[in-house]
Amino acid sequence: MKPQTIKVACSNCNLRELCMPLDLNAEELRRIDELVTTRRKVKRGATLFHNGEKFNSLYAIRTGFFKTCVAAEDGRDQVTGFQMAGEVVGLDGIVNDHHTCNAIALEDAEVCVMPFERIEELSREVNALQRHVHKIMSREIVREHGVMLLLGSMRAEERLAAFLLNLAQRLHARGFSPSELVLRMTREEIGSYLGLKLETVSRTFSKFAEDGIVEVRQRHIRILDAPALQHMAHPVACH
Amino acid sequence: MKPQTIKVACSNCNLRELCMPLDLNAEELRRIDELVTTRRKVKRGATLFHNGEKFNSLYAIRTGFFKTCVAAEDGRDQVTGFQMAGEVVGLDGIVNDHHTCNAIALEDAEVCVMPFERIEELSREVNALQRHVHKIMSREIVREHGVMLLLGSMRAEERLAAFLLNLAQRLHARGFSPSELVLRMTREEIGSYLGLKLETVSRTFSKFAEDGIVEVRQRHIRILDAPALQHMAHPVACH
DNA sequence: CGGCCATTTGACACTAGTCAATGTGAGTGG
DNA sequence: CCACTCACATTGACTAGTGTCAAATGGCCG
Repeated sequence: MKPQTIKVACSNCNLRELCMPLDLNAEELRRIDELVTTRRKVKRGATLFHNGEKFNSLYAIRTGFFKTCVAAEDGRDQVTGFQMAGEVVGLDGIVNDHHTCNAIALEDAEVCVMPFERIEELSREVNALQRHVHKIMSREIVREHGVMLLLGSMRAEERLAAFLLNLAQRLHARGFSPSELVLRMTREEIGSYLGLKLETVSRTFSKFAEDGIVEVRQRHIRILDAPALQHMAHPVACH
Repeated sequence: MKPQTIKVACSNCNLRELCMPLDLNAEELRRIDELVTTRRKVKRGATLFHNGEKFNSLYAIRTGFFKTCVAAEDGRDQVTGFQMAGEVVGLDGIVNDHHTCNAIALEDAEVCVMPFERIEELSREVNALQRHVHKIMSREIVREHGVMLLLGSMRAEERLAAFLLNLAQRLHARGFSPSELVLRMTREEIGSYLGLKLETVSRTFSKFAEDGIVEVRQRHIRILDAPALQHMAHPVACH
């Protein structure tokens, strides 16, 4: 067992290909290592940052699972995303120097803290980092376009199918089974993300199970018929 | 009348405070002027860029009005935003070097073409520009969070009220009346943006009119009771 | 002036929401 | 180790809000 004192650096982090640019030379790699000033553990249920908090850093998720949510004045809130290892949260804070959403750990988690000042400084000198930062933000914009499409024009079954496929695909990219997953969030949180009530989420799961498309045991999901799920998510794909 | 040959530069563009950073010295201003290589006119109904097209530039809108929309495989499409003078479109293209949505002019328009390579180059040297680019992208992310809240948890009346208030506020910031506006988009486009069918949009307009909250004459809208609209958009604000 | 597209309005259908009761597991403390 | 508790999940019955389909109206452009 490795001694605890080894500082895990980006340069030898096994998530590097997920959260950092790939085409770096040795010198650039060394400098990237300086991006992460500290790491921070976040207990399940605790907030990484919250609405109104001063923005200082972006956070790269090392382990664990987060949700981000925005709140309306009247108390309703909307989950805007679920984030897992290798993904970056905190981008919402840049524009007004204050965060506009809450990031809450859905399981014990650890994040790399990257002061934004330092990111900007370094990305002036390392072109690959500059490009990378731009891509991360653009990717988030494109992801949100997809969510808007989902919320604006899909029905409950389609939404849940798309959600499961997306989750499975991201987990698969991280080395997990492409067909078996454990949900880290409640039905209510899924519903909030998908613009549905928790009862509807539950019913839709049950329907998928009846149809033999997925197996549902609480939060343990096994995708039995991925093509059928695909088809649910994009219903009228045939012409 | 000024001669046509005068090249309008960012440095003396009346939209500067909308689309460019403010705190620039003379030298930086001169360099920013080099960002815009050309201007491009887009006729009403024409596309500025479309899904799948190679990404090269961001576009700052000088005049006119655009919609951006993403398309699902099955033909459905979702309007992801309406953009007006001083706003920037094209950010979706950065992540994959190809655009993932269509930008279509809703009235004759003119845009400033800003090659992204040049933006990146210059923002390495002009800190204010770097910061500005980051803010523009972050602002778009935050805007989309708001749309997700709207699509995920608001009812038809609330959505339309929020939409009208947002449009009015943006137009007001551009020197137009805060209470009188001309919609540049159809009911169907509004519906697509708000996740509603065009009939629902129409009915909701009619209801607002009956209630004396707005006056609706085709696409001419006059807001008669802004507080009431505010209240519609944030229904349970009282405790 | 005519044709066309956008809009409005009505009647009805259906999806998802609401409210309520019941079931299930994970974790806790006796 | 077991019973208890609590949060989460499931299911049913009913309802409200939008969608769907269809018809009529109104403006605008050629």
